[in-house]
Amino acid sequence: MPRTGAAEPVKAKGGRTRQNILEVAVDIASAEGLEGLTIGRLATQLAMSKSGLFAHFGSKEDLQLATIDTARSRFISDVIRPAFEAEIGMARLWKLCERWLGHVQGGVCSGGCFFAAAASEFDSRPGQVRDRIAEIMNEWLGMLRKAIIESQQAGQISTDVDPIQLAFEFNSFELGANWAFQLYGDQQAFGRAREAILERLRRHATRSGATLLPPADKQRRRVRTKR
Amino acid sequence: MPRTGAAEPVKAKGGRTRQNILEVAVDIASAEGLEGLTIGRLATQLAMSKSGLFAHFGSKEDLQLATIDTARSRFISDVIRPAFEAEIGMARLWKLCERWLGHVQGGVCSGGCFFAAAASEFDSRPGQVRDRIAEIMNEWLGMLRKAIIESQQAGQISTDVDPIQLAFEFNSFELGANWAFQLYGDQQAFGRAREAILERLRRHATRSGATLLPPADKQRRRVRTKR
DNA sequence: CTAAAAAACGAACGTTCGTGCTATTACACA
DNA sequence: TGTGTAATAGCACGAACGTTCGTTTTTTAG
Repeated sequence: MPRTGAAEPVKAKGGRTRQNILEVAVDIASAEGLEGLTIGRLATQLAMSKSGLFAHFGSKEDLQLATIDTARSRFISDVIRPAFEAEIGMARLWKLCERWLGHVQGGVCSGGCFFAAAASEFDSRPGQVRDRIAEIMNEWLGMLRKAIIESQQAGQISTDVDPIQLAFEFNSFELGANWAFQLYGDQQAFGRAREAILERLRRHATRSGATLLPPADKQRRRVRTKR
Repeated sequence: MPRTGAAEPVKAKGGRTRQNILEVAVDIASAEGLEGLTIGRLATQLAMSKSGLFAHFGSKEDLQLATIDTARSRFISDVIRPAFEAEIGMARLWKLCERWLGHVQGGVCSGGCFFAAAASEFDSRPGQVRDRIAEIMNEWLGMLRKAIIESQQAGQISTDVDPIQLAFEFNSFELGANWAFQLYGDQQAFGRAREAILERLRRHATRSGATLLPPADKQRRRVRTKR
């Protein structure tokens, strides 16, 4: 009878298996959605039995929550951490946006931005899952806002700018690029988002802030303007 | 007890029923997604039998496609048609964006923008449903682009502007507002999107174009929209 | 008023879902 | 090496899914 009541499977082999499961779960969920992430499907893909897999999680909701947090870790190490290697202020702000776009474009998750997909799947479905997703996306928005404010404090962005408004716009461009890429495979959308963000940053940058942005390459999708 | 209503020899009764079903289907689907739109659930809500309802559609996919087209009709009469009452050019362009935001904010569909939700649900699920959604969203994007180009031809927007880029940005703001509203109930997001769009229109407007835009009220933080 | 046609029904099918049991295997430590 | 426990498998369940089928009710037409 393996009926030890208060057990916390921490270190042993099960921990590794659990992590394996979750890595695959993130991929499936980002493509098929968190509800389409089926225990049977996950088990098949991992060559495990449903019940053997299920034992690692008390319920489907637990599996979903664990999957979300795994996706969050991936996002942190793929976007946040590299951006934080850049210096505080404009450089970091720009790198945050750039890494986000690269994160989606690079196809780390086959279904585009995990959280954008999960958010729209659960936005009208109350519960822990929805709350966690909202929390994480709020972390991200907050990080954008903070980076904007820090850029202002460093004298690199005009203080006339409302950080909340600017963060909203940047986040929108990122959602828009993700949307166009997912629905149409439109790679150019990332370029458009990048351009939109950069244009915005340049417009509000102080002289010292502007030097931290990549040089403006004028040859964008120009429609044959004779010069 | 089906009442025959007025002496209007419109359609066979089945046609009316079908339309009834689809109206409810749009509501459910916009909240629960097109896959969450379950035949049993739909039947329950309509006090019909599953099989009786199902007979109106050959398959679930047919039901989904019909639901999509019903949502499209709703969108056309709620957004497109009113915008086309405005004069061609800047006025119409602005009204298109404004009506879109109002359409979502007004909660015509309880789940926010039907197509934004459907797109992210089906974007990695090939088939007729996905194709139809992509087609409709492309109609919308094309309409935005066309309105921008017409504004340029009317001399109301600078011809330096790339219509594709601007349409991408406007669409992104709309997606961003929808996202914030759905996930956080953030009503202010619509104001932010409105402001972002207007700011761009003003920046690129010619003198004659600027007169067609609403006056800039500087107190943007104010909400106080008692209707 | 009646008979054909259309619409709606009820029950059942085969799947798949999440989730419990119980039995079996693999591994850590003696 | 033996043993206890953690990890996994096998099996079964009830519910919900889309779908089919034969029947009954309602609407329409002559």
